[in-house]
Amino acid sequence: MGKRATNPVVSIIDDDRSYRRWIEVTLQAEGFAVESYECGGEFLEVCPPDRSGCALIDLAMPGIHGANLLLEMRSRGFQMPIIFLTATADVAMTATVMRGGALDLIEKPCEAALLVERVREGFAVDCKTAADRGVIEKQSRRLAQLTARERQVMELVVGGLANKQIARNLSISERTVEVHRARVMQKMEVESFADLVARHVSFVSTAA
Amino acid sequence: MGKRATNPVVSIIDDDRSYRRWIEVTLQAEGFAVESYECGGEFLEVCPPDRSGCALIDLAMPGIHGANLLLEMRSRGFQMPIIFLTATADVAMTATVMRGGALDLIEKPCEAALLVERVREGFAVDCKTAADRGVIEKQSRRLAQLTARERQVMELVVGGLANKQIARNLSISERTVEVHRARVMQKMEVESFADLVARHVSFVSTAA
DNA sequence: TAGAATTTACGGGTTTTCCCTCATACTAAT
DNA sequence: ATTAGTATGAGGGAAAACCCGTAAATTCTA
Repeated sequence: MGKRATNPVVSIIDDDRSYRRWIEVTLQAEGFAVESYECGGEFLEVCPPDRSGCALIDLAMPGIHGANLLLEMRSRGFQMPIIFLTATADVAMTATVMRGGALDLIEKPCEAALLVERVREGFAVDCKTAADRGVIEKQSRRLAQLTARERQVMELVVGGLANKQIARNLSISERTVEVHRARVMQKMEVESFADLVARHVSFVSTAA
Repeated sequence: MGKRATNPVVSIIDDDRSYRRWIEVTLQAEGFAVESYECGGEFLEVCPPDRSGCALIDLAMPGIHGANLLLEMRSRGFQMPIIFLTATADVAMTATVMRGGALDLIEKPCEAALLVERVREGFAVDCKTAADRGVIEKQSRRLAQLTARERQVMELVVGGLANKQIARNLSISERTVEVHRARVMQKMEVESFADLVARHVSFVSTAA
């Protein structure tokens, strides 16, 4: 439970110092917080994967190529939206990174207005996914509090079985099921059976 | 009611007759059913929006431009994956159509193997969305059978309220709630309260 | 060995669901 | 006008499910 909600920031990854500077100035003028990196390696070392905001990445960089950086970021759990900014892209590369889940690819030089608009969109997307992740994580933490048996009982409870049936199913007494069930309700922080089922269903559907 | 599950087909929309022919041959050799259209207008007129499969669209066509065809298709409810095949795309156009939800954009001329692979992917994607839509539609049809009052009662039931509370909430007798509740269970084709909640939750989350 | 976790019995209480009969009222179709 | 369907209600009864406190045994683990 550290401060999970750090302020969103635009991570700029571009080896071209002067262009990077232009991006920083442009975005800061719009009130965005920015952080700059000269290459993908530096970014991966410094930036935590759960950073909120979005990334602005140059495609053609020494070291890790932008397209590979995207893949590496995803495999490391970075979920922030990624916007590519490049002067060297061709159609095939553009299609590739977009298929890889990039938010957009913008050609250099680009209008400040377009850049700002995309970053705004990136923040909006990140906001939604962050909210989703927050819900999932909270539920995960609750779930982690359950003992193995309690989890087992919960599965059957949300499956719609009555205490009596659960008892027979697990070959334990009805009273025991009641005890576990009560604990489950407590630990999952729900008031009603309906809430328990709803939480469970939305969790397994979004987390899967 | 009608036969909803027509066989998946690749809709080819390209004004270049000889290239179209090559696509047809290539895909038919792999066992795909194909249908060809000379322009977007013809396609929109002839093809029903719930057609399953995927679309192969040329970008630069007389009449409707490919990028606009994508937008028009989406606004008309076409949900099939769209693959662009073009010789005239630039980076900006590629990014635009990919942002618009295209599955991929491939440059002409292209390898037969790549084309087939993408079409296969398109079919796979369509399969999943079609399955989802099937579930949603079935639930919608069940929902449509409910009377206004029954729907109202159901909302409160899945909200976790007891019959007594629902009765007070709607200012009707408990007995009446019971009647409605029983009908809801029948019409929604669920056995248990848990199933009702689960169906409801997954419906509102996927249909929204 | 202390402490969770798991289990159970006993005994009791509350709540909910489910079903019954009987009855009224409105609408739509025949 | 009659019939069918829908919605609504009263009042009550029986079965089932659920909830809880107390006390205690067992097992496994830190």
